[in-house]
Amino acid sequence: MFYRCLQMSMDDTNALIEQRKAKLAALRAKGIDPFKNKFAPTENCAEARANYAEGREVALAGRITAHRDMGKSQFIDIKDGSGAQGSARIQVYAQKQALGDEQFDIFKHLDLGDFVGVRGAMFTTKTGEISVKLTAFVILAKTLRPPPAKWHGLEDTEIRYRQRYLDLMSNDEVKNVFLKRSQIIAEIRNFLHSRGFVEVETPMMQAVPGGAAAQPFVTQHKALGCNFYLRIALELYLKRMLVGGIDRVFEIGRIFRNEGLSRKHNPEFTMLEAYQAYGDYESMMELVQSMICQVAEKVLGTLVIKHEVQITGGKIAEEALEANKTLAGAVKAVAKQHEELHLRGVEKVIDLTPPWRRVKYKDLVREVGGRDWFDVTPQERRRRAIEELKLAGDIAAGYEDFEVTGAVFEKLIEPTLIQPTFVTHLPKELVPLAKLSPDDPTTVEVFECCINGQEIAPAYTEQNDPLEQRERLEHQAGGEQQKLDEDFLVALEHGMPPAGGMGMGIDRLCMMLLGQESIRDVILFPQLKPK
RNA sequence: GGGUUGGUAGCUCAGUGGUAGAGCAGCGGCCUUUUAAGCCGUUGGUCGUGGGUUCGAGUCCCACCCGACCCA
Repeated sequence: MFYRCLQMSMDDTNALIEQRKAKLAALRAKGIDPFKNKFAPTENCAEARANYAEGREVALAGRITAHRDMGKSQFIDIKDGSGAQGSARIQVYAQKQALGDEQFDIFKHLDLGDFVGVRGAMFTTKTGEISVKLTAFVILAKTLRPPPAKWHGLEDTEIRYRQRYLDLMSNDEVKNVFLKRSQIIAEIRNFLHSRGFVEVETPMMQAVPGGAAAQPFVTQHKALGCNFYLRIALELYLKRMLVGGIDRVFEIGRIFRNEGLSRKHNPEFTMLEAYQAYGDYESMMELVQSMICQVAEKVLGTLVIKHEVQITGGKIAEEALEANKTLAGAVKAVAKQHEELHLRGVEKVIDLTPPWRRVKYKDLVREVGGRDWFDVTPQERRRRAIEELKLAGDIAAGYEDFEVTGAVFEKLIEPTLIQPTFVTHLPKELVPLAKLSPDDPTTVEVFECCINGQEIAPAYTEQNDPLEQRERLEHQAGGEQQKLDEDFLVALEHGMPPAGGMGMGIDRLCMMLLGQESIRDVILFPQLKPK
């Protein structure tokens, strides 16, 4: 038999690859093209299973995922991307008698990973497995490299991220996360379209990156001879749409922030922003809640989401617990909740059933920092945060008063907001693009929707007073005049209707909905250091 | 950037200063309804990279590369 040639010397770097190349050459030597242009299946594997009928002739195509050699009978499993779960397999049964010696010999030497097209009649084996009794087959694509392990799947995280195709090929649950992600985004579009929102596309390369406080990436334009920044937010261009008369507008797109990488941060990530003329932060609250609930129901079929918590948390829980010695019982509750959630193996359940809790930022801070937190001097607040709340490492010397309070919120409160919570009325210093609250002019009409201990969606009653806006942006820019988006301010001077606006980190939403604890597990190709 | 931890066969992993291993995959053989098929035989290694200690290093030390987790 021609496969004897495989026993030639295998002194190359990788014998497995050389063996497969030799098989490929052997096939070609027999006049077989192992890379077909086309094969027309009668149906996919899921359809074949669903429409099973004894003796029905089918033509199916897929990748070989298993091979069981019984001598004069051979079994392979082929798998394709069909069905609700995004993959379906079916067993193919080959008999020497039916195929003839030569075809049978070729079939026997197919490799795991090869793509084949098969024809035959459906039947059920003794053990009840739906199968195809092979009458003919063609090799559609030969693989030169062995696929990852049969039942362990691929576990090496680095290979999983760098060669995601291997991860998708061998881990169905990973594939499912990305199929679901696609459905989530599609459903968000559905929801917004049904409410009359128009999807637009605005520049990714901007001369002045605005709309958020973040470090941008820089790139060069040769012909224009100038630098552009990759956008850090969608906001300022979408508001120009409001000025132009698109009253309900949204964009879903990549934004880029030149910051560190972590379990929760990827330098490029996907953001949704939506603006609604004649709305305010309260209409955005309704929008966010309805949208997330509709997406969860359509994509997951439930409003209750379970997370298997794999990580052990440390510092925050410990320190909050320690702080409890000197602070009120409220802190104890916060710390305890946090500690419990971070025990290894604990299941975390997120219940999205509306209405979601609404609570003012200051009230939350008082729970942790003390009832009189906002009545004491800034010096006392700083002292408490550092000494009693043990936030020394999180509060830089130059922090302004509102940043000290911000650290308390970010480090001690936000991580405990597992159930959906609208945190409203943030200090005005934190949000320069929102309108002041008439009730408490030290705060603005905004909310941060926190779920799963992360900020998922901020929203504001948008600032539309051009003079007020200019002043706040100038203050934020801290004298760096060239960083002001003049054209945006001019647009506001042409008049922007009162509006509610919201943003939502799609990656974090996917983490929350799909039970993933790392952003790298909801981004197909997370940023890694080049090798 | 710091701490912890990992990198050994294609994959999943063991190896705790003394001859580099197992299971699966691969290759050869037996077996015509198997399914983590089974049985027999067998190939396969720059132990992340580079130094050092030692008679001897996958193992100990140093530096570096690439991940993971925590922190900044």
